[in-house]
Amino acid sequence: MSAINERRERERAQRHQLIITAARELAEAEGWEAVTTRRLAERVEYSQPVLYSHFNGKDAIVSAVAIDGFSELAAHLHHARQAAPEPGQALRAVCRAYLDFATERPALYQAMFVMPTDVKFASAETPPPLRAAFGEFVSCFRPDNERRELFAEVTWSALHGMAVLSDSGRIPPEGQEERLDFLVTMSTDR
Amino acid sequence: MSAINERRERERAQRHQLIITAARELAEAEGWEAVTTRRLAERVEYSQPVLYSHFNGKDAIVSAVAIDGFSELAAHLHHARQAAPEPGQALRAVCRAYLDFATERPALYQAMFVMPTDVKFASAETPPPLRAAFGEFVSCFRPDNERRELFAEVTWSALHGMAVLSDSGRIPPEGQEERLDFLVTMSTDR
DNA sequence: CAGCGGAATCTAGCGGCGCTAGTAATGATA
DNA sequence: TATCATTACTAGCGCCGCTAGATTCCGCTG
Repeated sequence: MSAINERRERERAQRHQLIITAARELAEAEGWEAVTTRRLAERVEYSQPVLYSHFNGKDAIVSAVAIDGFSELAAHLHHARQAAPEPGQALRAVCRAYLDFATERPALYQAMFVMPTDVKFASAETPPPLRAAFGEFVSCFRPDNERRELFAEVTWSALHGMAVLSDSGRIPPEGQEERLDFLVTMSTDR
Repeated sequence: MSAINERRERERAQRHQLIITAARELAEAEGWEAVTTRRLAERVEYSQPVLYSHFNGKDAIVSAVAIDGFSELAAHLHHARQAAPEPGQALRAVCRAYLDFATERPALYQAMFVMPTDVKFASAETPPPLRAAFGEFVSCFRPDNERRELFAEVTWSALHGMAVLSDSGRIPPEGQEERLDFLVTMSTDR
């Protein structure tokens, strides 16, 4: 491959990431309903069809944003778990970090966990960052616990429910702390 | 009011319900993305603008479908709780009924708990059927438990998380039974 | 019973959506 | 410099939610 083609490929990769970033920023600023292919194209200063030379369609762009988010979430949860004062507090720290993530980046969270997606969860082709994020939950339970994956699934489901119901105004946001407390207490002493 | 006007009002109310039912059937058959004002109008055999003489917009139609759903859910949960062999089994029965409802009518469930809505939750103007549905959860805990509303909120959140993550393919559906078991065990013995 | 007037309903169209066929510009090669 | 494949663009398709204005309907009055 010539140096010229390498440069082209580099530039193409940059533009690829530019589109993802622009989509995410637009969604975080005005919500996903404001992310149209026209507005996105204008924002990256290319014409609409360019988007389709990088992604199969709008859904693929959303998925790309989501995958970026998984890495961030995994790092966020990992940090929280490591920073926990003692092992018994790890679960509480990770759960709180999860809810913080969801409330501080609602649009990103939606792309990851609410919007229709082709991303494979709990399968062979699951993106590693997603596995890692789930692993942070699993690691909060003792290794000799043979049902820790199940524990992690239910804990995650509960947190997701809390996050999404609160974000859509279906449960009052001010109760989150108390609910979190209850959930963690319920899970830890067993 | 003349008899003629009464008849007109009656017919109008019938058409109102016809639109709601048609929207729900279409959504359950082909998903909400297939419910467009054009297709809906064709289905009820009226022109598009008629929809707007009954509802402020498409969102209002979705909300109307959701409110119908709340009544059904409340009845479903109430029946499950009453049919439980003993009080200790009430929570398990209600939780299972909730998950059944979500999996058997996914489109209706989405209108109620996922799609953007103007319906007021946990407020003064909350629709009575919605209050009743939530009350079924609360009633599963002992009356002297002063935190039973909190218990109910967290249980509901967890169930919602499980339902929605499973429906969108983010957790494997075949694990639901085991997860339900774990959740209920976790909640009941306290 | 004729025909008026307001209400109910429809036709037609606006701007915007995701997406794509076909054209024009670009730039490396011969 | 001429060629030609690649790249990016303009223009447009069929659909969306929604609405202005024309049209039809129908109970009421003279």
